[in-house]
Formats: sequence, structure tokens, C-alpha cells
Amino acid sequence: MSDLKRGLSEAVGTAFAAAGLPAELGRVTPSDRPDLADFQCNGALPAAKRARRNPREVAAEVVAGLAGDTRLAGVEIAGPGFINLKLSDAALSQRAREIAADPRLGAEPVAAPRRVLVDYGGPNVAKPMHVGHLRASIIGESIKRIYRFRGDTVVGDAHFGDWGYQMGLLIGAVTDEKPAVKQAVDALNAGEAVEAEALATFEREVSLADLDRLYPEAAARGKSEPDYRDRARRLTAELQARKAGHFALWGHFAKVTQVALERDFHALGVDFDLWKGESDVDELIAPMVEELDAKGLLVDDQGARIIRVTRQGDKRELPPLLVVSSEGSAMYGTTDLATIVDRNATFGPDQVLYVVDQRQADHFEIVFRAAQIAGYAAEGQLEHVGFGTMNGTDGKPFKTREGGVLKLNDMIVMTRDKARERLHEAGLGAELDPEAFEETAHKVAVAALKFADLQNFRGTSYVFDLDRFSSFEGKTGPYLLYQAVRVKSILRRAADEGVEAGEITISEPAERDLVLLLDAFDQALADAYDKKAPNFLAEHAYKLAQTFSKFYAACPIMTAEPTVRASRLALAQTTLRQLEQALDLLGIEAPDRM
RNA sequence: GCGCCCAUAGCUCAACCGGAUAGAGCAUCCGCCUUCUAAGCGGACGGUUGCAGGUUCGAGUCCUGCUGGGCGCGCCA
Repeated sequence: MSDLKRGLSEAVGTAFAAAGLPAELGRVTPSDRPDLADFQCNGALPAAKRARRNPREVAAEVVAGLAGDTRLAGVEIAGPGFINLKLSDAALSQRAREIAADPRLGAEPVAAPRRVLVDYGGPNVAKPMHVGHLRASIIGESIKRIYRFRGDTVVGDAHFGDWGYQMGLLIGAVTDEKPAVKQAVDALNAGEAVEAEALATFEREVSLADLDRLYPEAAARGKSEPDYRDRARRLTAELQARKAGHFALWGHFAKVTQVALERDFHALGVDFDLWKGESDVDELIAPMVEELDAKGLLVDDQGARIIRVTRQGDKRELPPLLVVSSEGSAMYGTTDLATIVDRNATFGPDQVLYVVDQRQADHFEIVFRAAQIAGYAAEGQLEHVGFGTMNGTDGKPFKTREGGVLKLNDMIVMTRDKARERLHEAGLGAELDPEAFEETAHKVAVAALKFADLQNFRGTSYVFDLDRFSSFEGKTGPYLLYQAVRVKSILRRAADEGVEAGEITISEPAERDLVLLLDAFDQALADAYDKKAPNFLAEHAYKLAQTFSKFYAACPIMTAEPTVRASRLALAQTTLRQLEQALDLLGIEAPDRM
């Protein structure tokens, strides 16, 4: 079962072929001029160019070949040679029934399903998530869902940053500040302490708030004080060598961080299949380095061991991949490379998508090249799906009014407060019990946050204005939910009155538009999939909601005469199903009432 | 310095291999709740797509140069 666009493209392609022209020129797209047509084909123009003929003449030949297609209510040649196609109500009605009967709501699965791993979220141990993680989390989550829906076998991996220099910095900073912790760490390292007692000390002395406070200080000192930096590097190497005290303290860092991370991800409806971290591939690093060495790929340079990745034809010299630092510790790129080895062994992905900030493009280019050189990855198997930064109204990376980094949780709480306020204002939810009310407020907040982000193309940076969220009007997540809720309300009423949905028959313009939108789902999904860009799906969901709203205003459902009522009810129900499906793929859930 | 990305309405963003009259939302103004939820619907206003060239029947889209902004460039992740 194919959508109208594809079906028409085939027909027009056949007509092109019959006129002795390439069939692929028959590609049909939704009309740029909805006042004139439903679909259009521009193929006569390039065809005429190649054949040095008059485009309108070519178009006329193609149009002649379309005679007798009962789906078409009108075919016209316009402008320089555009072929305008208008569908019959019967064809639209037929397509609407197909979509209504389709569990996939008109969306085709991919022809050749693949195994895809999506690496996203990028939380770090010892650092609460801030607004920057919002994009990584929700774009990645949406891409994962879209890929899965189209039939791929998909695994999402959080890939914790839990094993680098930052850990050495923190071990140093925490032991400096807290003598009891230092004592416990030293004792463990000397093999003189009971682990349970040490852990209890850590539990008592070190909270996530401590880590959050100490890390920026330590990072700053590490930059300005070489001695401090060298000590942190040493501590990092010692941790990676599994020194008991360091390792136990690190384990505590991970534990206290996990609680906050799980809360934030859960609130956003983001869930990972794998919660692996850099530390999980630690054991793979030594054998990997050995192997790389055996293959003669490692070069000693300034005390470190590197892989050079520059190629002929590069416009500039790319830095090498640092495999082993001069202190002997694994680097960012080392764990990434080992992670590729690990994933090959445990999952065997046809493709790995790294949903990570665009600023890391060079890093991934280096890692991917190194992986290819080492034979760990094929060309194109690894892909960096970069996204822009979320800026404040000043155009710079988003900061709170006090100038600090806004924590993700604070942002969720703030948005939820607004949602609650708005529900009260509108006098809605009075009939809901407090728990259901809270759930609705939360769904509205999450929809606002996610849709505000996902409606933008991921690659560009965008401005996030908290104040703009307070309205929840216009092109926002809550608008989409509102349309879904209106349908649900009608469906409840229909159920109460014993009215059932029936066969869809299209006649009104608003009904035609709605079916054309329903039909466009597959293309939106395909675009989002191919470009790893959920904004195409977000745009579709918005247009669908908007078109429904117009239909809602123009075509009364419950008061229409029975056959029309049954048809419109089925149309509304199908719209709701597709809208909720699209929202789900964006990671957004609609409440029953709002 | 080298490299990558971006520049579209007052603001925030779209625009399907290069196609017709560049679309939405917000803001402003005007209408519409005795009919299914007004977080809604209709209408008006708003553009030399940063600038200058080029390719093309046709350019926001491709090429060159310039201006302005963001980002990256070896032991952080």
C-alpha cells in the first residue's frame, strides 16, 4: 500500500515513459499552489531542456498519457510546464479508508531493516545534567524511536562519561577538602580498611551537590596550575589501574550521579536500552592498544602514543587520535575507539549514530578515521549526527539570569509550574484528581520543552526563550496536545451516545485537506529518517494538528447527519491515531484531558 | 592563522533533486464562544532571503568574492 504521492509518481512516470522520456521525471510532489492542485509534477521542464523542446508541449504529451486515470479529477498544465494534478473525492476517500485500516497509519517500513545503535544523551558522572543535555537526549530519543518504527533493530546507549581526567580531578578535589574521605581512600589503597566502612564514609561525606560544586573549581585549577593538573592525571591513571581506594570513591561518584540522572531522564520520557559507560570498555583498552601496536599503527609523539589520521587531499591537518597520554591514561578518543570494538562484538551494528553536539565534529572525524584505519569500521558505518547549541536570548549558550548554567531538572520544574498555572487559569482539570492533574501538567510541560526543540532542524543553534513558553499558544507542543484532546473528547461523547465510526467519504474542502495531510505522514517520516532530523516529523505533526483544527471548525461531527457523522468520526479518530503516533515518535505523550 | 557552520518578516524558526505568489508561530490590528474544549478559528499588516558578481529558461537553494556572527584546532569530555 503506497501513499498518493508514490502512486501518482508511478502513473506519471509511466506517462513519461510512454512519451519516450525517462520515467524518473514523473516524480510528483505535493502542490506548491494548493489553490490550483493537490499534487504537481515538474518533470516536463528538465525533459524539455534535454530534448531542446517546448516544455508545455512535452507536458501536453505526458498529460495525454494520463487520460483515463480515475483517481484524477483534473489535470492541467500551468506556467512554463508544470503538470497540476487534482484528485477525485473518491480517490481521497479510498486513501483515507486505507490509512484508517492500517495499523501503521500509512507509514511504510524500510525495505531492508538494519541494526542501528544510537549513542545519545551523553551524561557525565559527577555533573548534573544541564540544558545542553536536553537536545542530546530528546533528539537522540526521537531518532531512536523513528528508526525503530520504520523497522530497524535499534539500541539506544547513554554512553556515560565516567572514566577520564575529570575523575582524577574530582578524586583530588574531594580528598583535599574532606580529610575523612582522604583517610578512607588511603586506607583502602594500603589494604588496611574494610570497604563497607569506607563506603559509608563516602556516603556521609560526599553528595552530588559537593561534586557539582567542586568540579568547576578543580577544572579551572587544572587549567592554570600545571602541578595540580599533573596530579589529577596521575590520579586518573591510578583509577584506571584500579587502585582500590580510588576505585571505590569513583564508584560512589557514579552512584550518587545515577540517582539524579535517572530522575531527569525519566521525567523527559527518555529511556536507554544500554546504560554503558566509558569504564565498561576499560578492560578492552589494553588488548586494543596491543593490537594497534602490533599492526604498526601507533606512533610515539611527545611522550604520547597516537594514530595519525590525515589523508591526501585534506584541506587542513587534522590532529591525530591520542590513544595513550604521556601519563599512560586512556583518553576520550581511546574509550570511543574501544567502545566501537565493544559494540562490534556485542551488537554488530550496521550503523552507529552519535547524537552529539556539533562542536565535536572534528573529534568524531578523527575517531572514525582511526577506526577505519584499524579495521574496526567500514566507510559510512559510523556517523556523527551533530546538533547546534541552545542559546539564550542574547545569542550565547543558555544561562540563567544569575549567569549560571541552568540545570535540566530546574528547567523541567519551571515549565511544569507554568503548565499547572495555565491549567488553573483555564479552569481545566477541576474534575481531575490531584494525581491525574499533576500528570497532565507534566505532559504539557514535556510537550512544550520537546516540541520547542524538535521543531528546529537539529544542525542549527536556536534561541530558547523561557518566557515564550508561558503562553503555550501557537506552534507549541501544548497546541498539538490540545488538538488530540479535542478529538478524545468527541470520541468520549460518541461512545456515551452510542455513535459509531463508519466508512469515510470525503466531500468538504477541509476533509480533503485533512486526508492529504494524513497521506503525507510516510514522506515526513522518510525525511526524518534519511536526514536523522525529527523536525520533519514535528512539522508534519503540527500541520496535521492545524489542519484538523480547521476541519474541526468547519465540519461539525456530532450534529451532522448519520452517514456524514460516522465518516467524520472515523476521520477524526484516524487523525488522532496518526497524531499520537507522530507525537510518540517525538517522545511526546498526550493526556486525555487538558 | 587555518578549517567548519550560519545569515530568510520587528522577534523565533520552516522551505521536499534548483521551479509558480518564499511559508508558520509570536508581536500589532480587526472579526468569531445560545453548536463537538477559544491553549481555538477566520482576516489584515509585515520580505531587494546579509552584500556584490556568476551559472541557468528559472536561484533562499549551486559557484566565486566580501561583510557580520558562532564554533573547532594534541594529552578535558
